[in-house]
Amino acid sequence: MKYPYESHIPDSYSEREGTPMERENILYHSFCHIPGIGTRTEEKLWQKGIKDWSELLLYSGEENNILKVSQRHIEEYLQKSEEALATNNALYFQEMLPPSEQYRIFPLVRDSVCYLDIETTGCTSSDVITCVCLWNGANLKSYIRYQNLPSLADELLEYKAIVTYNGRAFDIPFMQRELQCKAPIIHIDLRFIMFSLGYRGGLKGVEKALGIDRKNLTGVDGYFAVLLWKLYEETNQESALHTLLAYNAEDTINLEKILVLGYNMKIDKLALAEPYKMHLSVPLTPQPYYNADESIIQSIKESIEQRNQDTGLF
DNA sequence: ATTACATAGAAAGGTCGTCG
DNA sequence: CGACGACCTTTCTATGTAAT
Repeated sequence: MKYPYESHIPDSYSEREGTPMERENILYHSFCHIPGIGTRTEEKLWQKGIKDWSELLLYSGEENNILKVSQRHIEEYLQKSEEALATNNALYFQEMLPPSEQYRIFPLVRDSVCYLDIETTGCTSSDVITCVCLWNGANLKSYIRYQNLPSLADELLEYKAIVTYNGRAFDIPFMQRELQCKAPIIHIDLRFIMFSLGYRGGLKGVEKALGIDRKNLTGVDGYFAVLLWKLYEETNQESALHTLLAYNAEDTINLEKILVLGYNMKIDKLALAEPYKMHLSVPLTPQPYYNADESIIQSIKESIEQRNQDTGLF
């Protein structure tokens, strides 16, 4: 079995009758966004059977040796939380939650999220963006340098949130520098979620560990993307551009799958009672949007190998 | 090279229970 | 009551990592 959750049928929000939708949200069972409560205290509370905000408020009035903050304090922050949840204010929770727990806002923004990945000419600040891919779970769009790249800035504003891999440090600074992009402030960076689950080795390492197969694009990486763009600029071969776009699209589409798998794994690890740990459904893989050219991939692989030999490893 | 963040460990500050 | 350790959270530092 490739994906651990592929066969899992999730509880849908509508399956439970008579319960307001927000009560089904993991955030309603979260406490570590309250100042003075960290993930350890939250875990203890769950182990004690305190499983949601209303129960925490009651418990904070009782004699206890878990909470170090007053009931007044809990009440104040729970009131703010109730308001934020009722208005779908994901930003509030993003700011209050410790970074490694920010995946909990995903259900709040999933209806308007875009997965984003950029390719550039390199990693320094003098390098430029070559192409960007946006995937929203249903449609995919590529933005290409010298073509439609500038329109990205406006089109991004249609989304509540973005999802990236290491975007906080890489994609976003590039876009701000080059496109004066006002990206949505709600940003789920998968790198830290997957890191906290023990997944290392970058996006490719995560994909490999999760059994996500890249088929003919196996072995193609970010440096490869630099060379593909260079080849396209020098020769104007459409097939080189399309190979780059295929790689960029593959990365971007995989972000959604990784977020859902990561979300489910994080939820599984919580000390919260089982009925409140609701999984999300794993998205299906769409048909490929671009053709990757085998012969181009092969010849670039050979030239990389040649260069490695020339520079003499060891 | 650049950038932002995680982690770990240390130190500070708070609170609780326990003991004399 | 005060003193103490245990425990937690927060803050600070440094070191590491991942993106192309």
